[in-house]
Amino acid sequence: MQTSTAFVTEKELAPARPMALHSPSAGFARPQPIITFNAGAEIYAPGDKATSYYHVEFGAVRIHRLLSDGRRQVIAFHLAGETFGFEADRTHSFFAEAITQAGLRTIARPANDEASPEMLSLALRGMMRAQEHIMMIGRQTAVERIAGFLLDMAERQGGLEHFDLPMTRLDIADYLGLTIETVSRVFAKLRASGLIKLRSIRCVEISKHEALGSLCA
Amino acid sequence: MQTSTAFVTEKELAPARPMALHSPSAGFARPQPIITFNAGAEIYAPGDKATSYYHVEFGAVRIHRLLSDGRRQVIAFHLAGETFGFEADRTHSFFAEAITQAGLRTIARPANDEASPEMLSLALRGMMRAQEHIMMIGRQTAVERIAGFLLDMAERQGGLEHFDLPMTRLDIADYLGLTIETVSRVFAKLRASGLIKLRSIRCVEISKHEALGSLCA
DNA sequence: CGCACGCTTGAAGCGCGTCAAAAAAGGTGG
DNA sequence: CCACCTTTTTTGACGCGCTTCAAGCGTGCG
Repeated sequence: MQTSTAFVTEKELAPARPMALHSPSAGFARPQPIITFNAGAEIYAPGDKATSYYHVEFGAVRIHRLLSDGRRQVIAFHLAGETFGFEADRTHSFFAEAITQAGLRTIARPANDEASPEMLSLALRGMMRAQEHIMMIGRQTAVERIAGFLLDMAERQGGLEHFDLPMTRLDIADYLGLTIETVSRVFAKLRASGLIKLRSIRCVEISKHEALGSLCA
Repeated sequence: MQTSTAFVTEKELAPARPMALHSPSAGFARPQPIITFNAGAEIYAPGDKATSYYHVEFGAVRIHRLLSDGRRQVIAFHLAGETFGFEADRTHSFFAEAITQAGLRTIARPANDEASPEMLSLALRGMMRAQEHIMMIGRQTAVERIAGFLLDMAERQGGLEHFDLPMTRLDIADYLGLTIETVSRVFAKLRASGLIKLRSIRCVEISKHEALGSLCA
């Protein structure tokens, strides 16, 4: 798909903006059409006007930011059913990119930020997620971070015993504040201890949910 | 004061809850009285009902969380003029404690989370802060984190050339995902390079603002 | 088929943590 | 104001977890 290595600029990663327009499923309230993005396509970049929120209909999205020397931090992943794009200012300060092919529905952002309870709730939940993330990155070991990450992903995909990781090891590493090698090694270790199985390279099965949970401290 | 070491439980850290009640400065809109907390006093704890927000009138507050084995992560500091206590749920999931003696004014949280634009804005700003924090902890070195922290503190205290740190080195360490020793060593290094001066142990003067900024990557 | 990209694995190094001890800085009571 | 104790901070020596550097392996696609 695409590399996302530190030295590649974001524009190179983005084949094209919107890829296809599906007609809205129904109605007239304000059912925006679904916009489909290819894997690796940029949804917005720092500096872009933050005029709307996005609801993920299918696929997955990553939010990230770069330091001047190319170090990357993934702030969040957003899966189907989730909403993202909240900004305190009128302009974005992060990159949003489709990880896999993804379908998004935009939600217009009120001009004066007249607040609906749902918006507030979503913003608060986003803040809470970010705070859990801080805890994880600031004080947990590599194994703990990855155990927590896998359980989180499993839960967000419906709590099935197996699920697909839409993102690469590099994405995971940049999300957890680790390197790709460490992520790979920890996966290997968890597999060796029988806590998880890797049905394929992107398909994880959690064999011992309890044991994995107890690793999260 | 109090130790905040990993093995001390939070209740031991909290001498007393409210310390004194000042009468409201005036009016009837809904000017709640200022509640004063002693240094180290607990404002709320995980599990407490989240029935209000708090506006810091004076002093400083830390928000933190503990892992089961005592590792601590400070999520945020709140200085005079700032508002905290936002929660996605109806119950708190963090500790809030006064760092120095602190005066707080509570703001009632609407029962159904009827959202005002100010609330949304505060929540969004909180989310943004948390996301910057993730970036810092996830991808920056000890020196970069502390440089960034000092500049942030300077800015939040009015941008003067010198300012007081209300928190201990341990608080800073737990905020930045470091140890107290590393914080101390980096302070020493920055002082030795002439970027900062330590007027006293808690009073920092930024001698070379530019140079410090260039360390933040 | 073969290249490219993602992933794994190994070996070596370094930044930060850990452990230990001493030096400052605050209180507190006499 | 001083002696004494506690807490905070600093400093040093050493170790470990993760990163860095460097090959190799697998897999999908042109």
